[in-house]
Order: sequence, then structure tokens, then C-alpha cells
Amino acid sequence: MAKNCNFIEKLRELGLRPTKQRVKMCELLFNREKTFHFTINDLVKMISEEMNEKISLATVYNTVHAFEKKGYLKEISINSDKSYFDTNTSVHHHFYDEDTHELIDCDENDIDPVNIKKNITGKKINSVEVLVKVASDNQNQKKFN
Amino acid sequence: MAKNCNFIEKLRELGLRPTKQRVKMCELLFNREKTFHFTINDLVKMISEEMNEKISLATVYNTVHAFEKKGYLKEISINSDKSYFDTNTSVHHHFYDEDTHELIDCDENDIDPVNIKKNITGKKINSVEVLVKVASDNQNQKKFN
DNA sequence: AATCTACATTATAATAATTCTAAACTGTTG
DNA sequence: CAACAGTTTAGAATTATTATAATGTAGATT
Repeated sequence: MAKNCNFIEKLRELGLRPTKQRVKMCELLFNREKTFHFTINDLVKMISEEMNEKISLATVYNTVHAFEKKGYLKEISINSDKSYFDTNTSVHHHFYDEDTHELIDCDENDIDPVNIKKNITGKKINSVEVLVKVASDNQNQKKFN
Repeated sequence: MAKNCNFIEKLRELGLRPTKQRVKMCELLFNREKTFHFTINDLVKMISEEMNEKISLATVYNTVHAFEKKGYLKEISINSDKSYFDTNTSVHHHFYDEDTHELIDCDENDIDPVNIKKNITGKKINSVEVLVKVASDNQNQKKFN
């Protein structure tokens, strides 16, 4: 909501030194109304379009992972060749368009809460993700034997 | 169930030439009572343990993808660095142990059916997968702004 | 404000998973 | 069995990601 948030302060609070690279990435990622899905590659492109100076690829990876570790980005599981991240870290699910490789958020009303009845001893549930894959045409599944 | 199935015939029916590599991989993958999860790497190791001759890595990839395309293997989405495959191609869900990187099948009773209320025009639902990530300890999630 | 230091950034190399390539090989058809 | 199309193969290429080691910089100390 608040534009021009003080990302510098926010970063400091998190124990992350507010370097210009990190502040820029905060602006790109978190200065948004809506949730935002991206790959590292998307982000690198956005950065190079919006800045004169470049941010090293390694820094982009480091920073995204730092934000993820602090809980401000969430990695989305897709059986793809690359990682997708989401600025919406709340519990929610996704549609994945296999034609366009686009991720679409589900809001609460789209999918009923998932009821898990199994318990694995000594383990805590860290996340529950539903991924609904959609496409224009589909093929059916069979059993081999 | 039936041991020593005629994989040669089966492959032919699918329009896949029954080469010795493919037959061997069928035996390893489909001559089982239980569902089986593996990565390409796991499979390559199994092959080298069970055979004198090697199967080229490229062939393992080709064949796994051929079986997947025909609907006899299913790729499981995990935000990991590698692809997991499953001989159980029916609709079912998974637990993923983030400590051990192990995949565990859910049977029907473990998770209630997922009720999807959203519809995307022009798109069919190809799959609905629930992935429950578990680990010994966990960290909580926060919102940035 | 100059200096110090731990943490960050950077370019580049390294690694890992996967796909491509082009030559050699092999089921199948006739 | 000859011929051809589909397969396998080793190795190169590609892609995503991580490691490295030198350089840079934010923030504390003087």
C-alpha cells in the first residue's frame, strides 16, 4: 500500500544490510499491490530494464534466498526446470498453465482447505501446497501392468 | 503381479521398439508390487548395479520421458534440484521429507479430496497435486510490507 | 571525517541436471 | 538378409544454480 516505504529501515530490522542492490530489489518485489510471481530470470530482466547499473546474477540469487529465508518470499513447487518465487507468503495454492508456463494464484475461495489425516511421527508439516495444472488439451493416464 | 511379464509385447503395443535397454528398464520399474519413486540418478545407479552393460544416461532420460509421455510414469513436483518420478500414475498425493529428501505416498485415506471451485476458461485440469512438506523443525512465515 | 572490519557484491569458475548432436547400432519390414 | 527408420551412445552444449576469491561498502570506532 504505502509507496516509497522505507525499505532501508525494514532491511535493517531483519539484520540485512541495506545495500543499494537489496533496496532496489525490495522496490521491485514488494512495492506492489498484488502478489507477484517470478523466476530469477524474470527478475534479472526487470532489473536490467529498470536500472542503469546491473546487479550481478549471484547477488540476485543471494538476495532472493535471503528474502526467502526471512520469510518474505516463497518458493513454488513446479516440476519445471526453474524455481518460481511468490511475494505472497501466506498459505495459498496455484494454478499452473502448462501452455504459457504462467502461475495463477488461488484465493481462499477457489480451493477448500486441504484436510490431512496422516501424521508422520517426529515430523512437522512445513507446508501444504496444491498445484492444479491446466492446459488446452490433455492426455489421460493409464497403468502399465 | 505377474512376474516376467511380456514387456516386449507391451512395448510394441505402445509403439515403442522393445530394445534391450527399454525392456531392462521396464523390469526394474514395473515389475513391482508397490509404487516406486525415483530420480534419474537413482535409476542409473540401480541399472549399473543390476547389469553388466551400462545404459547411456541419455537413453535413461529418453526412456523415462517416453514412458512418461505414454502415461506410465508421473513426474512429481518438488521445488528441488532434480525431477522425481513415480510408477503410480493414479491421482494421489505426497509427503516430502525435507530432511531426508524422501517422497512418501499418500493413500486415499490420508488426504480428503481437493475441492476446486475455480474454473479457467478454455483450460482443462490436467492434474491436482498436493505436496505436504515435512521436517523436524520449521520456521514461520511473515509478510514484508 | 578517516579508518576499520565484517558483511556484500562481483565476475568468473565450478557444479549439476538435462538436452542436443551426429555417428554407430539394431529391430522390424519386405 | 538387406534396407530403413527408430534407438543408443559418448560427449558436447545448455541451463539453472552455487562456490570462490578478490574487491567494495555500510556502519561502527576512533
